[in-house]
Amino acid sequence: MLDLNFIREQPDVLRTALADRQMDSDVVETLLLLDTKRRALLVKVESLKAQRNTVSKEISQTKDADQKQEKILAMRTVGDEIAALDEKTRQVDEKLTSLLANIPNIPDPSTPVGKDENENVVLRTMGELPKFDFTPLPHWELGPKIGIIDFDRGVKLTGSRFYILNGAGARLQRSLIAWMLDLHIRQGYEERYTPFMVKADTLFSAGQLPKFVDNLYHDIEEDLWMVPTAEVPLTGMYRDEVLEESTLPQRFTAYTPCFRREKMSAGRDVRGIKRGHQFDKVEMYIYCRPEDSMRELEKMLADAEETCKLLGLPYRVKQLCTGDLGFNSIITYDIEVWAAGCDEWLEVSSVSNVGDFQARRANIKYKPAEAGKNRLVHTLNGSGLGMPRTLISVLENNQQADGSIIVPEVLRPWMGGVEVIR
RNA sequence: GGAAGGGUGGCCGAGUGGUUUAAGGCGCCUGUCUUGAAAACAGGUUUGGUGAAAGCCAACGUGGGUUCGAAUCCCUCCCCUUCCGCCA
Repeated sequence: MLDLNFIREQPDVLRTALADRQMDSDVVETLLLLDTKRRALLVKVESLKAQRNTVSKEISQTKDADQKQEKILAMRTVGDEIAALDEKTRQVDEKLTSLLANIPNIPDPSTPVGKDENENVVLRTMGELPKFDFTPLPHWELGPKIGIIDFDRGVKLTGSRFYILNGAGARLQRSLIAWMLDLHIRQGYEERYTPFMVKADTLFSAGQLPKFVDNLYHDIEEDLWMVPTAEVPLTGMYRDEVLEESTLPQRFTAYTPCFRREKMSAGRDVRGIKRGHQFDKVEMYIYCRPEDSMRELEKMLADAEETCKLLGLPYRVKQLCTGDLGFNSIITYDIEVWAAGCDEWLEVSSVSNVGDFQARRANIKYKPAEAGKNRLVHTLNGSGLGMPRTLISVLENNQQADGSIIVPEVLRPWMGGVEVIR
């Protein structure tokens, strides 16, 4: 959420931001109008309340019964006025808040302006693409061939976009998760195991609600929501808290499954395990001071890149343009790994600085070491990495002519020493 | 799922309709004193909104209600503790 004071003082910055994001900026006018209206109402109702408080005190001290009655009657009228104005203010407030809740963050000046994903900028490409003396299979052929992916029974259990990993396939994914968590711990993150179901408030804090309600699974009976990413509980964790400056930055890593309805992506990536309604992810998350967030962003990106490097996966880093930038984000880097069988680059990580956007929604502040007002923290999130796609890349890039798969060296301790999956 | 008790400032804790604009204590900050520290004493010590400012308004788990006036009375929901039941 953006600061209303900021919008009031610099509406043009927001107008430009919305235009850069290929969005309509008319909403700014409505916002400013409602803001003016709200403040006028507040001035009026608060002076009435002040009057009521004063007279109420007088009433308690008035001995004369007639005078007392007179004042009570007068305040009854004032009370009605207050109730009416309070209701009006509440309505304006509600409109204002719901508009504000749907306004995206302002892109950082370093984010390139662009219309859509085609104008994202490739910053660097790292590693050699693997060479084969046979045609490498895509994982949806390779997996069933050696019996580690079972699409048919996944569909039988739940429906389309669900699958079962068998034996070494399941173990390989679990190894990836365990290895990544341990790697991030070495990189300075602390592990968290969080709930996979959260309240609506928690999703609002992370910027998922109200805008992305269509992408979420919701248990109506208990009013609990399945997390679409660990970023959600990792943001909500500190909701309404004030942190000590000396404890910042705080860096966390967490494994969670992620649940997404993918309604907006119906028909995309339907082959294989690239886009499921349920997938596993290891997440990185940082709370820091505003002045440190860009430096932390570079660290997080480097940590995600190291994950690819150690697995031996060729990857490239893209900076998202304004037209493709996520709702919460001011600057985002995507990491894509090469998948030799699919013959394409797969997004496995998205590393973002969201500034104080989530902190304002979640009300997360820190107390400056030097005296002064509490300030909003900055938060950053990044995948480190997203699971099925990392698994795809490992499987496809390391396949041999007979379909067997060479296990990356770093994973072997978690694979019980297995070097080749057959 | 059932029963009982509870939820007040950074923490402990008083408060059952009007000098409570939340007592008192602890902690913390500043000052005095001191070579320094401790102790003592004095002052300060939540957040948000609004206003040029003085100030004003709001918040005692949540949301409603009653009243001239609610931490206090009524209703709703949430959470915590203890006991019972069930359970990986």
